[in-house]
Amino acid sequence: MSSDDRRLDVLRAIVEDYVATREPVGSRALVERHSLGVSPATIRNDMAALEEAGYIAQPHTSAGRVPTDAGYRVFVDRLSTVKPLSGAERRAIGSFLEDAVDLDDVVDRSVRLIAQLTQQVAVVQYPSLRRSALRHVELVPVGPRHLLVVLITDTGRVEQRTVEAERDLDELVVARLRTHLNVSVAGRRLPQLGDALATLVDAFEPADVPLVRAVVTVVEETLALDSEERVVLAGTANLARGGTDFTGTLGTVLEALEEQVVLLRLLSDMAEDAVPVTVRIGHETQHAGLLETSFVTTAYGDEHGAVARVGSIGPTRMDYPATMSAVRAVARYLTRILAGS
Amino acid sequence: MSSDDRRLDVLRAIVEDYVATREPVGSRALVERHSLGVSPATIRNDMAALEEAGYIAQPHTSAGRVPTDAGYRVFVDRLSTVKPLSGAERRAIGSFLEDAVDLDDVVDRSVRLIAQLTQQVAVVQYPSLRRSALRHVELVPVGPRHLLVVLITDTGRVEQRTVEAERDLDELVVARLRTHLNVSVAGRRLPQLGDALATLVDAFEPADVPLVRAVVTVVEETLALDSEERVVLAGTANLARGGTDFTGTLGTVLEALEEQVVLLRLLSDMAEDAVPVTVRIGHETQHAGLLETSFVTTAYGDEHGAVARVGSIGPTRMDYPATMSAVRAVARYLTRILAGS
DNA sequence: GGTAGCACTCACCCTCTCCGAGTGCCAATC
DNA sequence: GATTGGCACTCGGAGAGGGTGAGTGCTACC
Repeated sequence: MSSDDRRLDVLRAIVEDYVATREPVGSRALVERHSLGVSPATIRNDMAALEEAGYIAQPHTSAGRVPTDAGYRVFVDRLSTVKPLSGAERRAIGSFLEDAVDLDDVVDRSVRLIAQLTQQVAVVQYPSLRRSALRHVELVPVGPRHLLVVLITDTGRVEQRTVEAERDLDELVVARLRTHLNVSVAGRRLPQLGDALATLVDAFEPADVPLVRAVVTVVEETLALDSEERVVLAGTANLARGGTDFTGTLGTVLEALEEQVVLLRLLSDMAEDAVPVTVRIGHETQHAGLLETSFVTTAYGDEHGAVARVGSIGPTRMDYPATMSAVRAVARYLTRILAGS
Repeated sequence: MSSDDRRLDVLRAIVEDYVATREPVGSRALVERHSLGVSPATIRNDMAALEEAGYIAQPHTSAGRVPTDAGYRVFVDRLSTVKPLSGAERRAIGSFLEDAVDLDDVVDRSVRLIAQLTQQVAVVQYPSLRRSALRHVELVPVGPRHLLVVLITDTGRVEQRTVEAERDLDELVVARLRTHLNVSVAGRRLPQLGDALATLVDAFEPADVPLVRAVVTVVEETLALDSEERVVLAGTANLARGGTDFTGTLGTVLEALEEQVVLLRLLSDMAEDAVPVTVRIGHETQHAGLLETSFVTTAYGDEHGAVARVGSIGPTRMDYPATMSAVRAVARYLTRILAGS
């Protein structure tokens, strides 16, 4: 074994011990807990090298070492081995998710499940409208001049908007519009929709054009709006439990989590990475409130491929292998269930 | 002024000072900050009486007094004066809420607004299905044997469920069922729906009855399910900010808040009280996790009357007058907007 | 390169003391 | 009878001081 290899072993040991104990780990404890076959003094030399390389740091002189974000990064990328779930756990996940009655329920159960499994904050992103296809458009008059537009996607998601008409609604026009819309949109995705919607106006009397145009605009806007992507959280209480993490920054973390925008940006950012499970560690989240947290996500989808992401947020000092495998397991079942229904 | 009156004055002063400073208040500080016209010694006698009556307590000997839950109760019921919002605040509330595009957005904006105004956790309950009327039922086939049932209420709320058929769906039967359902349900509330739905089965071929019955059941279940009531939260980060509140119980509070069931029970419980603004103080919440918090709620509704509740949760040591008026103001605008659209 | 020894550092814990805000009670006063 | 001034007492909290031990870096040695 080369000394480089041993250094990485030492790094792994430090991460594992620190995650387990939450306390800076010293050279003596390291040789005692792991059979490294060398003396503490040697470990100290290795530690000095690791510190030089920026993988570990000392909270203060004469304290043990703590992994840095860079150290966790190396651990995640090169040193960790997956921690598969037990068969019983897998079955429990499957059956719990299969009992869901609709999309909302599936999402709700998934997010609770991840929070439970990881004992951290769970995040589930609703299936993205842009990647799913429209199945049906429903128009419902609510009051003489207001029209409720309901969009239903093939993932079972429902979006709604209200349109205000310039004059009283004509039931016949609404019915024609409904029919036309459904012919135009059925099964199409956003990029293909533009032209179909544009020509739709031609089929109506000039007097009705404002209404038609308004409805079309609403449909387009709804489909285009990133902000309509939603994430659901669970397990925020897990942040406060266990105590010692997050000295005084818990408030900042909660603030960041309440900002859907922050989470959505992070999620879409992570979607770029071409890896099965994406991890953002500490400062890599690019958000001041999440400096002391890490974010583990993976994609789930339906038969057409990736649709959205699920993940878990916890302290940078988290059990990465366990979190990664829990997140991935739930995503798999989620994909299976969405494809099946 | 009778001595009883002064004692209540003292109680009010204690509550106000404690809320402002977060520190036990002593007799000397009291006479200095409030012009009570008597000496500290007199106040001490009054304090002894108030303590005897259970309205205040000492954290430890030789410390000042702190209001008990009972003390806050008296303060809220008899001693506090409403703190009206400024005209600018009112206008800000109104215009912020009026920009909402749909029901979800209205609810979302309301909850953020309350969190912002009270600097506490805000709670908004979605309009209750049981009290709102059905406006429309939409059936959408998703796959050969799956039918998506979408319910739309007159408050603009949308509920969805999937039904699995025993055999492939017949588009004509679905269309007839859609028509019949909409004739049966239009504008009716749950109690009146039962019979209409029951007789609906007679209008179909025996072979189609299972499907019809399944859909009817789903409609009934959806409307009947209490658990389908939903609450939305915002401002949980406010719990952690400011620091000194919640010694170590923050985790428990967050846990309680994550339990929709807990909040819904509390909300429905509070709906029983025949007062404009309901307050639950500390142990009155009947929940161990909320022992150190108070919950201020009020009803909002549409033109038909009360529909659901909005509120704010904060430490028992909160500014009750301010919280109550903020909650009430938002509820009023909410009512106006729901009635108007 | 690995190891043993050694001096040094420094957070943490424990104890002790001091301080002062605040109380309760009592006797004097209005 | 209510109010007040005076006074002894209590006790949490802040601060100082000292001991302890885990942990390090360095150097000489194998």
